[in-house]
Amino acid sequence: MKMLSSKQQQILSFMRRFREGKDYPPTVRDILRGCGISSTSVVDYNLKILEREGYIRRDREVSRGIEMLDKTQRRMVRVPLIGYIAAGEPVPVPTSDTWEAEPLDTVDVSSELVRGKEKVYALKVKGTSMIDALINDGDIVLMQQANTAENGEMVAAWLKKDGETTLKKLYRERNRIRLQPANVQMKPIYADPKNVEVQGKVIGVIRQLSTS
Amino acid sequence: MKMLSSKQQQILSFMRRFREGKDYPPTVRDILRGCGISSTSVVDYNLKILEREGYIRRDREVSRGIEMLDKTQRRMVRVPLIGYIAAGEPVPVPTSDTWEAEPLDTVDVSSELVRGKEKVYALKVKGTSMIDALINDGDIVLMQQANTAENGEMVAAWLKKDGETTLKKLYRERNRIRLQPANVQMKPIYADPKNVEVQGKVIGVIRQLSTS
DNA sequence: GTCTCAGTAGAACAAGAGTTCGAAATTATC
DNA sequence: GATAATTTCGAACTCTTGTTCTACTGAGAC
Repeated sequence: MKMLSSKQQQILSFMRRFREGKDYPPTVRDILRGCGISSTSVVDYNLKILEREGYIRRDREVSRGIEMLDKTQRRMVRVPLIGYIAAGEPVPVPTSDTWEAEPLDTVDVSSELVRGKEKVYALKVKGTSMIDALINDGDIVLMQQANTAENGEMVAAWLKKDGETTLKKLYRERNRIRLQPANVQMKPIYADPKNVEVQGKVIGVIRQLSTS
Repeated sequence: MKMLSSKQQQILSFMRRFREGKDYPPTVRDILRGCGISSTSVVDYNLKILEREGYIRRDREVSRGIEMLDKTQRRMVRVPLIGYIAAGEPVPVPTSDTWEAEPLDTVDVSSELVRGKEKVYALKVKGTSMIDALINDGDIVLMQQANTAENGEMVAAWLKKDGETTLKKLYRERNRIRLQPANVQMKPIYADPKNVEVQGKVIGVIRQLSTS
C-alpha cells in the first residue's frame, strides 16, 4: 500500500466534499474542475491508482460510477417501530405487511447493531417493569422475529398463566425453562415449557437520556 | 397532493432497491429497464410528476441527478470511542486531539440520538458496576463533554474520596449533591459537592445482545 | 360521435461522460 | 548527465444519458 500523492488526496477530499451536498458521486469532469486539473486523463490516471490501492471502487463505463470505500458512509438500517412493550400484555408481533407497507414510525440503527439479521423490528418500552432486564421506561428494544430461541438468547417471553411479558435469557433444562434476568444480582425464575411462549429475540437496546 | 399511480410507486420502489446495491442513483434508462417501461419519455413524464409532488428532486441536465427526498435524512453521526468506563477509575476525558485526529475506534449512531450535540464521545462499559444505572457490561455509553450539569441530568461522576466512578442523575440540594440511580427501586446517595467531579453527561446507551 | 385528458411510444438530438492514445513534461534513480 | 519511471497534456472517439417532439392509445365527459 503506497503513499497517496497530494493530488490523489485532493481528489479523495473533493469527492467527500462533493457528497456532502449532492446525492450522487462526481463525474470525472467534476473532479477535474473541482481540483483544478486540466485533463480528464489525469483524473482517470489517478482514479485508477485510487482503485488499485483500495480507496474507491469503480463501475466501468458507468457515469458517476465511483464508490468511496473508506469511512465516508457505513450503512444505516431503517427498522419499523411497531408498538409498545409492557409487562401486562403480549408484545406486538410483526405481521407480513410490517415488512411491506410503510410503517407508522421507524428507528434508524447502525448496521452493526442489526448485523444483517432478517425481520428486525423495534418496540418502545412502557413502564419500568423491565428493570430487572436493565431496561427502562422509554427505551427502544430491537427485536428479531422468532418463535423459538437457542439457549442463552435473550427473548421476550409471554408467561401465559401469569399473563405477563418478560425479557430474560432463556435456558432449557430437563423439564423446565430457566429464565435468567440480565441483572446478575437477581435470581432466575423457572417455568413450565408449556407456560412459556417466545415472542421474539432481543438483539439490542437503545436508550436516549432526556435532557430535562 | 395527489395519489401516486402504481407506475410512480413502482419507480420509487425501484429507486430504493437500486440504492441498496449501488452508491449512485439510477439513470432514466436504468428505471426504464428496472420497471419494464418501454420509453424514456414515460419515465421522464412520471419523474416530473414525482418531482412536482415532492417525492424527489432532480438536477436538470445532470446524469443520475435524482435525489430521493424521503430517505435523505437518514444521516448518521460518527462518534469516537475513546476508552472504557469502569467503577474503579475516572472515565477517559476527551482531549483536543480527540476531535481532530483519526480516532482508534468509532461508533456509528443515528443523528436522532445525538440531537446535534457537540463534543459527543463514546465509552465502553467494563464490568457490572453500573447495574444500578441500568447499564451492563459491554454496553456503549454515549457521553457529552462537560464539567458541570443541570439538575436532573445523568452524569458520570467521580467521587474523589471513594475513588469511584458512578453514573447517576445529579441534583443540587442546599449544601449537598443528591445522586439518584436510574433504577427507581434504588435509593439515592448524597455527597459533598467538593467530593463530586462531573466528568461528562450521559446522553445515551446502546446495548448489543450477543448471540452467544 | 368528438373532444378532452392522462398516459404511452418511438425516434432523434445534443450535451454529458468514460475511455484511449501518443507524446510531452516532470521527477526519481543510478 | 543519462535513463527510467511517473505524471501530465490534449485531443479524439464512442457510448451514455437527459431532453424534446410528434404521434398514438384509451377512457371518460358532453
